[in-house]
Amino acid sequence: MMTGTGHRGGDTAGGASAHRPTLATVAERAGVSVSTASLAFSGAGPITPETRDRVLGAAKELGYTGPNPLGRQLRSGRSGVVGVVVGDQLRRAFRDPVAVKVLDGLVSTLGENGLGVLLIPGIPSDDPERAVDPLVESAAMDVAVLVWGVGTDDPTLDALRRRGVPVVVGEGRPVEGAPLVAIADRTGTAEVVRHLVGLGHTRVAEVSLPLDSSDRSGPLDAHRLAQVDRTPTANRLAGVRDVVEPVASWETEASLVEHGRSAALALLGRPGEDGTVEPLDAAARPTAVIAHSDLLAAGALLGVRELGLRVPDDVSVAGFDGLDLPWLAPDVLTSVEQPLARKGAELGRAVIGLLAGEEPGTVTLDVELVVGTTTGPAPA
Amino acid sequence: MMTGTGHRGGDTAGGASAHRPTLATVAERAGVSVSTASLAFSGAGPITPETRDRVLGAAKELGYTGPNPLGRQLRSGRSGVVGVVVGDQLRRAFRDPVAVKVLDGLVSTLGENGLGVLLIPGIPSDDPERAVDPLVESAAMDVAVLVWGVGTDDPTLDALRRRGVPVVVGEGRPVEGAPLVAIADRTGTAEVVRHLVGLGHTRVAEVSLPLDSSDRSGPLDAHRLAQVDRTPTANRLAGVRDVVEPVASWETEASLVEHGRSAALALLGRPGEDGTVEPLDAAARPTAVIAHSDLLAAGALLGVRELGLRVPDDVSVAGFDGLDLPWLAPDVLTSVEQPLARKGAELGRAVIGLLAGEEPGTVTLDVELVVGTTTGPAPA
DNA sequence: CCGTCGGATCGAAACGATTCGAGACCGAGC
DNA sequence: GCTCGGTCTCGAATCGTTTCGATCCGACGG
Repeated sequence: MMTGTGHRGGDTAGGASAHRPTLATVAERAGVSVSTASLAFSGAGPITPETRDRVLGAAKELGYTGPNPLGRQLRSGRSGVVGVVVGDQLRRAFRDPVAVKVLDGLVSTLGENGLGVLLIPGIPSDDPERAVDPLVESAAMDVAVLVWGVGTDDPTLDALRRRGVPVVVGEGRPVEGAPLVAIADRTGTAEVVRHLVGLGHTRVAEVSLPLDSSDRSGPLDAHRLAQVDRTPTANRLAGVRDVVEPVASWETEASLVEHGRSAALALLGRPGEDGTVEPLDAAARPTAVIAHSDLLAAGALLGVRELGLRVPDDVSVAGFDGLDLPWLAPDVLTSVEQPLARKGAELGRAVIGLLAGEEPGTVTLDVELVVGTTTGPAPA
Repeated sequence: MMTGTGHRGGDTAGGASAHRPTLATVAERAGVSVSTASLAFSGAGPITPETRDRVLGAAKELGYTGPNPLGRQLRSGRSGVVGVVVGDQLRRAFRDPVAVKVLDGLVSTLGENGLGVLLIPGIPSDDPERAVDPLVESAAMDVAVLVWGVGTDDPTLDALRRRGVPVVVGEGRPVEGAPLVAIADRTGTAEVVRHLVGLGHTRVAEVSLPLDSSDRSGPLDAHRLAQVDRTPTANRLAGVRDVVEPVASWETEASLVEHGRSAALALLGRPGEDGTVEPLDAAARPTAVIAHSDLLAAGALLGVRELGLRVPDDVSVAGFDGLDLPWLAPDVLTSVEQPLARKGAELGRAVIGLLAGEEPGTVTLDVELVVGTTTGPAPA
């Protein structure tokens, strides 16, 4: 396998201390002061090339690979770490390509500025009675990013503010003193619904994102509607109602394919004789389904197919996000495209800005209706 | 919105220093020494309840929320951070549910032990000429986890060893002095191929995982086969050949649905007249496709459908991973199920063990053949 | 030839906590 | 009354770096 030197590195020589060399060791070896040695590495401040080379040489001989980040961090008061609170359990958050794309943009932008991303579960993975993950309380981080829905009285947010960790919010309700990166949720949703109405649809059914963290699913009535405590959800619900009052609405527990499918079966079908589900009569059936996310829409599409209905002849389906979903072939989902990677990048920029002392502001990104093959004229 | 106190916290009183209180501040206020105050928080060492309460009270008055992690880290020499190197670009790594599930298990296990996960791109996101991400060189971490394929002369691995950061390897070739968590890749692959052969298939086509990081795709011949430099790939290639020599093999650039689809079109079809792809003649066509991953298999399945062929009547398709892919309905993929979350958990355990000074060992997890609806008898 | 200026180097003081050994205090036993 | 032992508290050292101000030196101008 030939991986070269052993595990510990070559301190087999007449090592004074068995431990890892420090800047002081290097300085001594090079015959300079610690401060000069520091200069040689950081490059801040004047230093003769010869001196620097001498220090770097001594470092190489000793196997010193650069200043210990811990010391540097204590001195500078910064850890170079940005905590990213992923809304829910990690598993579920990452099953959603939307989340992944945003995260990708975020990591890239932060990486370019030498910042690392520390993953923090929004809900403690171990102890369900605890309100927040222990990392929230005690991990070193310069800024925290809250993506995907800050509820009111969010315990994680509270803990972070108590600690004095600056916060950046994405896709959430505004938080005082924190930059916000949002998208034009409401108008975008309204636009796609207007597209459906323009095609002659009057009986529109809705598949909603989760209203809160309660894991509830089922029909969404006016009473429940008043309890919505998540921002993207609230905006999209409102966007739909800006144009039309849905004939039926279904609340899901998570934005995943399987939940979209169940919703479609519930909205467009009824239990059959032998335990199967059969479609409602055409006269009573909604002719269009607007889902709050593409994953939900994709599930709905599968559900519609499963009921033996044709898309878009019998039922039109539209989503939100603008994901590329090749496995829906031959269908291409009508959707509202949002710039996900850019959203991540803007979150990153907001973090950098905050660290640079800029005043927090709000960024709202535009979205665009993209018409696919899953929407068509309402059946006659 | 009523979020309560302002952003900075209430240091509007006659604040001596505008800055955040330290343990020294608290100690002074409580009338005890710094060391005693430390005891009050850490709980290590004897302390009278009254003294502790006095310290905690003072802390609350001053808005001190606990010891600064940076100071603690410098003293203890540990950062509480585990770097996780995700093989490729983040985007691609996270589009693979396999990666996500492993990561989820890992984060849970580490979280229970107070360790956080720092995301490190395996390939630098910004500067393509640079060999490793800057975080690899200078971020504080106690251990690094390399998941998904360590090549020979992996620059990231080299950099970590140079720094003296202990390493845990998952799904890779063994690394000296580093714990390894692997699965029974080869025997599992052999088992599913044996299943196909048992059904009478003799013309088996193979869709391979990437052989290295070159982003190549295309037919896989003996020459190229000798260049394989990734471990799960090497094992699965070998597992197939333990049972049968494939009539055709196709190398993909990533384990994603679209690449599986292209592979299937290339292996089972040929360019038609009007730019479309039409299936090969039944006599020449492979009757089974074994893909090295479920995502590739799913793509292959879509490709097969697209060619107008029936599964499993015309072509059987099998994968590896045991993912739940509801959108393939009504088909259920025949696959080899591997315990993904457990793999993550074992990686976490290895990290903990390493930090506790245990000797690194190897863990190999078992896999299980799960027969679905996508494999059947070879056509007569 | 002296004063001054600027660049390179050095010392020492943070940064904020943990930890070890020493000391203070108190009660009990002889 | 004195010593011993046990508990709690304190001082000081330490972790490894950065940075500020002082110092030292050679060179240049007057």
